[in-house]
This record gives sequence, C-alpha cells and structure tokens, in this order.
Amino acid sequence: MNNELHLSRRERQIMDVVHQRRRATAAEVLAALPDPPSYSAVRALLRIMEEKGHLKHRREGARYVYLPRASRETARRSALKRVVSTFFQGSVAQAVAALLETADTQLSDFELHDLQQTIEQTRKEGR
Amino acid sequence: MNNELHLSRRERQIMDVVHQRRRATAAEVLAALPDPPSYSAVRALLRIMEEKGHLKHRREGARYVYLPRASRETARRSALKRVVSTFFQGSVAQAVAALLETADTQLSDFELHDLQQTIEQTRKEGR
DNA sequence: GCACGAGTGCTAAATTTTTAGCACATTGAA
DNA sequence: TTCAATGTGCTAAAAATTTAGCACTCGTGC
Repeated sequence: MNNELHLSRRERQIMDVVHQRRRATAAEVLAALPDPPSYSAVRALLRIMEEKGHLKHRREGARYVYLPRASRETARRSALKRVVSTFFQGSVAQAVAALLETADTQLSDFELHDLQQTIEQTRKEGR
Repeated sequence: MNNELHLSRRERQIMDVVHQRRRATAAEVLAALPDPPSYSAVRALLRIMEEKGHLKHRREGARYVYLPRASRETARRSALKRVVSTFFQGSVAQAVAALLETADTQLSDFELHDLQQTIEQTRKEGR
C-alpha cells in the first residue's frame, strides 16, 4: 500500500508537483495543480498524504514545507521501472532509444559524449 | 481531459495492464489487477473508459478485446515525458544515465553496442 | 500588547469512483 | 435446438475521494 499505483488521482498529481519541485508549500502545490481545487482542499490532502506516509513536512517559519518521504533515488528508480515495464516490455534498451529519439530532446554534444562514456563504462563492467 | 493525469486510480491501473499486454479481455485485466475487484466491476470500468475515449474494443468471437486508443508511440512518448520532467528536471541525459545504472538492468553487450550506434548517429545528425 | 494576514487541523457534506448483481446475448457441444 | 458456460449492459448502492468552511495558531508591524 505504498506504491504509486495506489495513489488517488489528486494524490498522484500532488506527488508529481512535490517531486518536480523537490519541496513545496501548500500554496505552491495549489498553484501547480491542474484544475486547481481550493486552498483548503490542498491542505487537507497534504495532511492526509503525510499520514499515509507519502510525504513529510518541515516547519519553516510560519508555514509547512512538504517533501517526498522516499528518497529521490528510490522514486526515480521506481518511476522508470514502471514505464519500462509497462510500455517497453521491460527492455531498458528500447526505452533509452525512445528517449534519445524524442523530438524536443536537444541533447548537447557534451551530454551525448558523456552518455557514450557511461555506456562504455557499463560495457567494461560486463553488466 | 484526455491525459494520464486525469485518470482515477483504477482507470490508471487498467490502462497500465492494457498497455503492457497491448490488448486484453476483461478476464485478463482482472487477473492482472492489484487488489482485484469483481469481474463485473472490471467490465463496467472498461465500458466507461471506452466511453471516455481511453480504450476501444474489438469483438473477437464471443468476447471483447480492449486496446488503447492512443498509439503505442504516443503513449510511450507521453509517459517518458512525464517521468523525465517530474523526476529529472527535464534532463533526458540524466534519465538515460539512471536507466543504465538500474541494478536489474542486464543489458546485453549487443544492446549496449547498439545504443552506442544510436548515440553516434544522434551526434552526427547534430541534434 | 494587539490586530491582522497567512498559516494549520478538523469535520461533515458533495462528488466521484468503484462495486455487485440482475437481465439478457452469444457460443459451442450434446 | 436446447442448455450450460461465458459473455455483455445497466443500475443502484457502497466506498473512497475531494471539497468547503469554521475554529484556532503563529508571526509581524504598529
């Protein structure tokens, strides 16, 4: 019961916002939400999601700043895993290829070079 | 109102199943669903989702086979886009790197070589 | 110290999602 | 051609979600 799969619609939207910004206040979440509900609704959701263990908060002056409870690393990994398994039949290679082909990608030559290095390294490690 | 973001919890779960299998009957969806509800509940959902335009069906003998309405290509693209923008601040390069680092990846040497080619190509195209 | 603006928690109601069950259709085998 | 098994559509109820509003707290400027 801790999975992205079990989040309700709003909960997921909120998690996305928080992940994207890494940290967010209720007001910020509200501003970033599609079809934004009321401020108080957002606050209620945030509180509930903290109870459920998806978020934690930190007091900052007068207000609360919410953060994902799971580490960025973990969250990334599981999000990628889901996409790869759902849309690419588990093939990481295909997923990478698709990423590279994205039209609005605009990878710099530097980044591409960097990736090549990473792959070279991976090959050497015999993974 | 056609976005992954607007799907309810079950709807999203069902879309995942259908995408993963590319096509699925009500029974198959039921079997693949976490915390599976009743058979009839699944059928109702499928029907509703077809009305909303997320799925289409094809009659096959006695039963319906459901398929995503959006092309595989489109669905993939938008799923990746969401992950990259949510978890990688829009950096495709970072996302690719993370994919390669996944522990349970097991990319074959052949696939890695293939990827290198793809990147080389991308560089040449000056993208 | 006091008033005000901007926070928060909580509750109950509205809305949406999710579900089961019933009535009817189709297939295939005897 | 009839019957059982396996489909489907639909409706109404149950459950979950999402929401607004009220009562209270905290910080800041005067």
